[in-house]
Amino acid sequence: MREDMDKKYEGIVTFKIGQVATRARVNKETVRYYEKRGLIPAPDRRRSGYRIFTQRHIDQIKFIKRAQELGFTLSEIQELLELRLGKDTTCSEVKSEARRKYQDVVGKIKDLQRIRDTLLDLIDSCAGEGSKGDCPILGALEGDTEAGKELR
Amino acid sequence: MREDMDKKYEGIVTFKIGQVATRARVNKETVRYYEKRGLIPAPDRRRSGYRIFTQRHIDQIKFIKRAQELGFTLSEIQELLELRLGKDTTCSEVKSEARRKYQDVVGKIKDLQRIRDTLLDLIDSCAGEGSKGDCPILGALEGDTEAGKELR
DNA sequence: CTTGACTCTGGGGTATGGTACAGGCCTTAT
DNA sequence: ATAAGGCCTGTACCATACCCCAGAGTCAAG
Repeated sequence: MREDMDKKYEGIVTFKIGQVATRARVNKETVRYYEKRGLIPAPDRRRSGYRIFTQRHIDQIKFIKRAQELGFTLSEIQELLELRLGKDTTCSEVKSEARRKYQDVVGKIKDLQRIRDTLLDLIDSCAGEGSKGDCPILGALEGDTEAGKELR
Repeated sequence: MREDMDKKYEGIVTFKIGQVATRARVNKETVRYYEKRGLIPAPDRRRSGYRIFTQRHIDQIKFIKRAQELGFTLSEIQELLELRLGKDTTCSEVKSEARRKYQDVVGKIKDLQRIRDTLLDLIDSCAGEGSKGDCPILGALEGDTEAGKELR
C-alpha cells in the first residue's frame, strides 16, 4: 500500500518518533514539544498522521540538548538555529545577530576557563591522601586560600 | 541596646538582606530561597529575627549566579560548594569529584569553542554568498565533540 | 486477521528556579 | 513618639521545560 510520501522518502532512512527519542536520548514528548516550539522542522506525515523523521532531526535534537548543557535556553537555541540567510533576511541582519551571539559565547568561554583553572589549582594542590580535615581542596572552598578566591 | 550577636560581629561589616540583594544583584526572595536550599550558610539572626549577612554571603551568591549562567544547575553548584560538608568524605573522594567537574568544564569549553568558531565563520562568510538555506550552526557539535562521544 | 506494541491529540501535572503578596514586627530618623 | 520603610514567615503564583495519561487509531509479526 503506497503512502503519499513514498516517492519523497524512497531510498532514505526514516524514523518514527520512538526511534528518534531513543537515538537522541530524549523522551518522545520532548520531540513533540520541540516540534511545537519550532526547534526542529515539522516532520512530514504519513496518511495515518505518523511523523516521518530523518537523521537530520536526530542530530538537531542532540545539538539542542548539548546547547542546553552549555547554558543556552531553548529560546536562545532557537535563535542560534535560525542564524541563516533566508529569503527575507538580509546579510547584515544575520551578521549583526551572529556577532552578538559570538560575544555571548566568548564571555561564556572566559567564565568557564576561570572555573577550570581554579579547579585545576585545587586538584594540583591536593595529594589525594589523608583525611578530609587535611584536604587542601576543602580548605580552598572554605575561602582560606588563593585558589579558593575564584570560587567565592 | 545590645544584641546577642554584638560580640561576634563587632568590628566586622555586616549586611541586612536588602543590602545583600542589591550588592549581589538578586532579589531578596532569591537570597532567602538560597538559604532554604542550603546554597548559602544560614546567617545568624538578631533577636528581632533579622538575618546577619557578611561579605562572604554576597560573594557566594555572585558565584552561584555566574555558575548558573554557565549551565550548572543549583544542585550541581551545591555539590561544588558543599564538598566540605560531607562528614565521611575523604580527601581522595573530594579530589576525584573535583576532577570530574574539571573534565565537565573542559568539555563545555571545547563545545563552546566550536560554536564560537562556527559563528565566526558565519560572520566572515557573510560578505560572500549565503549558506544555501541550511542551518550553519548545526554542524558545530558534530564529529569529535564532547556531545558526540556518548555515541561511540 | 488478530494482537500487542506503537502512534496520534489534547489536557493536565511536575520540577526547577524563582517572584509576589499579606499581615505583622522592627528600626530609625525626625 | 510616630511614621516610613525594611524585615519576618507563609502561602501562592509564575515561566520554562518537560512528562504522563486517556482514548482512539495504526502497524506488522505470526
